[in-house]
Amino acid sequence: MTEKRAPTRIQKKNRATILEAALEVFSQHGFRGATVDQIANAAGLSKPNLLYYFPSKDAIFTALLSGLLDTWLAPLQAMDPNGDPMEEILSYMQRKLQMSRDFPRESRLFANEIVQGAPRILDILSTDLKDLVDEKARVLRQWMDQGKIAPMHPHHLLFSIWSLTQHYADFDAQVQVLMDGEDPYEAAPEFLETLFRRMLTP
Amino acid sequence: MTEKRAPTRIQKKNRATILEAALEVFSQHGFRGATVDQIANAAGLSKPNLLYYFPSKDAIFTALLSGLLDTWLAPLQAMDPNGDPMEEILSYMQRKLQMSRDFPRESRLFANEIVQGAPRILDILSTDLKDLVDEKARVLRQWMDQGKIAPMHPHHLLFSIWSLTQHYADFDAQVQVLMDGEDPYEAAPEFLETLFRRMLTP
DNA sequence: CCTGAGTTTGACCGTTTGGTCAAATCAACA
DNA sequence: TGTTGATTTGACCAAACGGTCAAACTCAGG
Repeated sequence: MTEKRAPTRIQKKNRATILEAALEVFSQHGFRGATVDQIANAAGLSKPNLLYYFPSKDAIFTALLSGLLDTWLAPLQAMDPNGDPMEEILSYMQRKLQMSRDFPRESRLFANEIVQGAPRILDILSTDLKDLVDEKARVLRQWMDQGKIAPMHPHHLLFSIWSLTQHYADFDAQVQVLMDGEDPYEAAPEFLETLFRRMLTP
Repeated sequence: MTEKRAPTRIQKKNRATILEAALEVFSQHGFRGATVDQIANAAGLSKPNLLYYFPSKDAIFTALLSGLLDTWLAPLQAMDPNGDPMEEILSYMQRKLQMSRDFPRESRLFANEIVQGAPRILDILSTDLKDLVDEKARVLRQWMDQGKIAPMHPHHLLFSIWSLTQHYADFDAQVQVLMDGEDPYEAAPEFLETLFRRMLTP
């Protein structure tokens, strides 16, 4: 029997602080580009102290990812097969857009990893995400067969939602420069609403 | 006067080999994640030999980027203000899609850098790219004012073209997993053609 | 106040990294 | 063929890296 001690008050606080710092650093520099010292500094801890709470850099990254996965997949999970097709898709898209606005670091964390071939999360993608996507792709196909939305490749439809919304978080540096600092999220909701409404109308 | 010697046959060949290897490695791991040794190996050279042709890792990266910039911006450059608006935008989009298919490493190279805040290319983005984008945004706005295409935010229109096309290259790892290895470029051209035609029709 | 578990740290280790250098080798041309 | 500049390399260096460890410190419960 492996002994599991209940986490103390300090453990709870420090683990949370470390994961917050890790999100900040990993999302900005990627796994390889981030250093344990950077994370420790961002968390206000010494390196050995940080490694007292997580055994390795890998462990921090893994803990961070698995803690984020549910939150990250929640919007797609929430797409209701029994709801109104057009409204379900549009509100899924708007939720994704809001996540780009409110959680850009989480978006960049995944972006960084996937652009580099997803070496550390390929198994998660090909199990959890794949199952969810296949399930929702079937729902989309049904809606198309019923003539509720225009027929198209379901996977490409999902990709288009992801790319259009996450672009504002993942490529924020470029967006900021090209828009003279104007807030992209001012026009984006209406722009994407119109785009998808036109795209999905049968 | 700084003496500039004409590059020898060997210099030409090795510089090209190194830049090709650098593209392979940088696009896969990002600047920080790539090592000089990796690039040297990929180029079939020893590390000191590689550093005989480029003074530093930074110099390789810079040379690679500046050599790629023109190619990368060419499709947008080619969008003709005097052409038919709908066809110009659609063929620009298709060219971008083909570049994702044919030059995914170049796409990921830029993606990696921008996701991490574009620390090494922010000046290029805010000068060369910004000027080009502003110019083409004016063209798009004219077309909208003339009623040739539906009115919308020009910058967001450009972002949508970029994100939708580059997604297939930048997030290829994810796309491959979710499509069971089915070639995404089979359906993508028609999918995006339809999408943008609906989106742009006045 | 005492005690023991929980927490923190400075010093340290082996490896990897970007980069240097003198010496060796090669290639071209007179 | 000899000579000179171009090319290549093994050995090396300092800094940065992920991680370890024993010792010191802190804190809650008795």
